[in-house]
Amino acid sequence: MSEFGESPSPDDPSRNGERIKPALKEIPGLLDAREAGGKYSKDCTLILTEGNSAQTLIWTSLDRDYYGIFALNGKPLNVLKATKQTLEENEQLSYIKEIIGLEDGKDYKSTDDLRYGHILLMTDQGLGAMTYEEGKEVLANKEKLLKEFLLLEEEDKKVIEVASGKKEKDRKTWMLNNEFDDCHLDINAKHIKYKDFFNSDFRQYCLVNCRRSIPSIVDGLKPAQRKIIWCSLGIDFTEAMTVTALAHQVATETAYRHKESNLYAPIIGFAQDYVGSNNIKLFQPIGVFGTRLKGGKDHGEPRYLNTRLLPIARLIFPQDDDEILPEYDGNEEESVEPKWLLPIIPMILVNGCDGGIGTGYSCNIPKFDPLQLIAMLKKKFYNGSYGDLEPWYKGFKGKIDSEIVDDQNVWYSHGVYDQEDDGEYVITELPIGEWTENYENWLRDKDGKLSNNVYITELKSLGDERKIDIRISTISSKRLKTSADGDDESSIEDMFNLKKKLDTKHMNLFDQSGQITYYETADDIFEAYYAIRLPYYGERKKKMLHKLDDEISMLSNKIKLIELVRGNTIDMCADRTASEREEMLTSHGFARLPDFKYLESMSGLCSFTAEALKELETKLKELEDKKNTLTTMTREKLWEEDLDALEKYIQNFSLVEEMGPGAM
DNA sequence: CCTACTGCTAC
DNA sequence: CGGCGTAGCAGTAGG
DNA sequence: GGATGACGAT
DNA sequence: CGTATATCGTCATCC
Repeated sequence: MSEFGESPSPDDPSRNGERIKPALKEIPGLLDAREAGGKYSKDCTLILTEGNSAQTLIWTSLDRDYYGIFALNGKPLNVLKATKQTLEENEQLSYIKEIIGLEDGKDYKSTDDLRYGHILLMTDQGLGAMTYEEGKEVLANKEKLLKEFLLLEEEDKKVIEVASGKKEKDRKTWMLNNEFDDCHLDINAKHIKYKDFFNSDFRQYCLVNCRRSIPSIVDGLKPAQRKIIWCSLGIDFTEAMTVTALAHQVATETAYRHKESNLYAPIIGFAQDYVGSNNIKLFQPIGVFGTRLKGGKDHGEPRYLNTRLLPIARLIFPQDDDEILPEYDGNEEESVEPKWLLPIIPMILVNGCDGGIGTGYSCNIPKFDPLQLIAMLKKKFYNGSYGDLEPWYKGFKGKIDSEIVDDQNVWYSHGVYDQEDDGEYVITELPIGEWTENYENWLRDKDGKLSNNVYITELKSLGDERKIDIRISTISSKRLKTSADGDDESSIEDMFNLKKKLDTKHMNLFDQSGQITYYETADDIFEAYYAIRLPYYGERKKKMLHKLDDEISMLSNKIKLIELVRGNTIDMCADRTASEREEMLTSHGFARLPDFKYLESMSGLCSFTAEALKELETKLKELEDKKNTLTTMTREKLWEEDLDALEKYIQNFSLVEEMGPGAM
């Protein structure tokens, strides 16, 4: 504490004026201004900081007679959407109310009766990362940085309602209205109108929030997920590593600007394989990665979990495409992930997306069978017809079907139940997204009463973390229909809550041009993906042909040189100046690639054996064959080869992969 | 003199 | 943002 | 009918 | 070894 020198202790009473309200020691984390609640309340400013480190920092350099500091923890409540109860229960807000002495139900005309006359929000994200010296420097200039928000006008209120109130529909159009794209706050302006702030910075924030929460149609990934995959594609995973270590590496190598612990969950998510998680898991789970008991929330601590990218990832994201991946916009200096990866199947349909919650838009997409997707792609290559996509979940034992509700196609997943001879019900599968523990708790919470006339007499849970096995004995006040009555299947299903809708009404994705786009059906997504992906096979082909051409050219020039040297047509060993030698090589028609270094650096030019030359000629022939084959190949054919490899892998090696690459 | 406790560090 | 328990170590207060 | 919780990146 | 707060959109479920 000595470095804070003469600063009097916060509760030093010596300078207190007459108090309106006593000092508030009981509020944790509050550093109260000495004059707050006293004669000079009006001149007091309460500074609200983001997090405690910022608080500690500015505490050292403020006049604490007139400045109080209170650290806000976490994100603030949106009071436009909160219910009365939520509002009242919000700790932060009640503390702030108490600190400034605001009383419920009182009509204030001025700030005279308050403990503080001003509130200052200190929102610079970097404050916590500064040294004390830097912090003092910033605070010394705080008047320059200070912005004052003007009083609310009608127009302001409207914009605020649209931007953060309960008007999601309006918010969608407001967000995508590019009239506002050029809106910027004047850095030097002292005063800010709320509407200007919302139309510029806040609208940008909304777009950013969508960008991080809504996947791309191209690779089905959100930025944090893409960073994880991209970075991992470059890691040699002969040894598995802990989730914490991987998160750290991803964060540093792809310039992830947030807490790296935020990466734990998506890494763990990639490695989960319980029913309802991944149709294709991309990472190997070594340790407790979570089960369907708790929908994966029962995973262990990231520092105890080990993982590695699975080989299937390279079949989905082939190495051959690495060079044609588009660069991330506007990041020349820093190493970051590409704009998107190019999976050979529409990964957004394989592993789906749930809980992609942005601002204005959200994204939910069910999962589909990779083998069906592969089959559809192949049919499409040859203009064959293919059926519609049907949701599919790996390992799911129940049925998935659709009904027409209000003219719209709605998909449902159904659990599985059976009735034994003695009348006992046996549940062996739950609908997609229903977790075992939740479900069993729900049953228990029924407190014996299942429906108006059915009562549970016994409830046994015999399953484990993979298997569902719930046995329920019942009695009913009415005679329940027997199977002879042609019993009403759906009512038993309803009674046990074994039917759940798959959300297909919010399939919003970023398209190739970066626009949030709504897709009505999974088949629309499939078609859109196809249209984007196919041209990239053309790109790949072009790139590969170029590389082959280069290799062929280099090799044939080398061979020619050897032949000329051996035939004594030219003498590479003779005493010549650099320009004389260059002239000689040029006159014999050698290609510059881009200069002659590749020829000059050839070792043993004069002592080449016939065998060695033969070897080079064979290699040249191979390259030329390869080129000829590639030249005749269509984009579809190239793609098909990738698909064949993946298909074979899924069919034959999935089991091996379950055991990890070590088992291969 | 022995015990119990404190403050610190590390896991 | 926080906690628990365990342990080792040195110093110290108290019976 | 209104409140609440779940989803996941932050 | 863990805990808490919150946003954001949408739906199902609860009281």
